Amino acid sequence: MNETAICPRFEKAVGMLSKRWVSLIVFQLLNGPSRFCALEDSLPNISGRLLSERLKELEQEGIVRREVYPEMPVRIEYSLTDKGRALAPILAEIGTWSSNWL
Amino acid sequence: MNETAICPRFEKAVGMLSKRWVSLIVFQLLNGPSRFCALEDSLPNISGRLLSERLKELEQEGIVRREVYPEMPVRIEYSLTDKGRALAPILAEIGTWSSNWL
DNA sequence: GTAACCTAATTACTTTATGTAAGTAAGTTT
DNA sequence: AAACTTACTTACATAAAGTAATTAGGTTAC
Repeated sequence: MNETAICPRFEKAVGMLSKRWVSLIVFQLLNGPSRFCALEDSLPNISGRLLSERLKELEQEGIVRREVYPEMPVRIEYSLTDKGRALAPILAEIGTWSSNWL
Repeated sequence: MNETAICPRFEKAVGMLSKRWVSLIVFQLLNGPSRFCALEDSLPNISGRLLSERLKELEQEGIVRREVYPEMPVRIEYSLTDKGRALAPILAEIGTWSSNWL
């Protein structure tokens, strides 16, 4: 096709990170495991509908882990896998850029 | 509100980079200035409509520069500003992550 | 014990974003 | 002058995201 074609893995990564809320959800989970409603509160304008959808997608990608603690009442915690924590340098670079240029 | 509120500049940066095509357009322009149709060809599934829209938005953000060369025929080139080139480390980290984890 | 409350969703509906395809304007080549 | 090229724009269809109400477990307050 053309000489400057983009690597499909890079393209996939960009596709994932370009989905709305994904970066911010990962950013919050870098602080440690979190419950659904805590994430909802820390991302002020996300709807429960999308938070639920995104967490499910991120779980399928192996970036987020969902754990159910059968306490009374039940507690469900979301946390990052190794693959998810490995996204930290990307978010750190976004932080650097934003403080230098925005 | 809550202790884990997100920095608004960081949030803005994430918002920009989360818009579809933005990262890939910047990635292509890191190779050097490019014309509209060359960008269109290097991003196989983008429509002219959105490429035009995104370039206009990126120009307004000061990330992309549009230059008209009044040759015969006229040539219009898009390139990155310093602010745009400063995004390179973010894209490099995405590349690293994607080759390690995808 | 029942009314109100909490968490983690799901469903129905509206609005916005994106995709597709055709059209336009200025100019070039055949 | 008919066909082609570049850099768009416009009109319309489809997909994604936002909003709000509802549900299913269970808890606490009275």
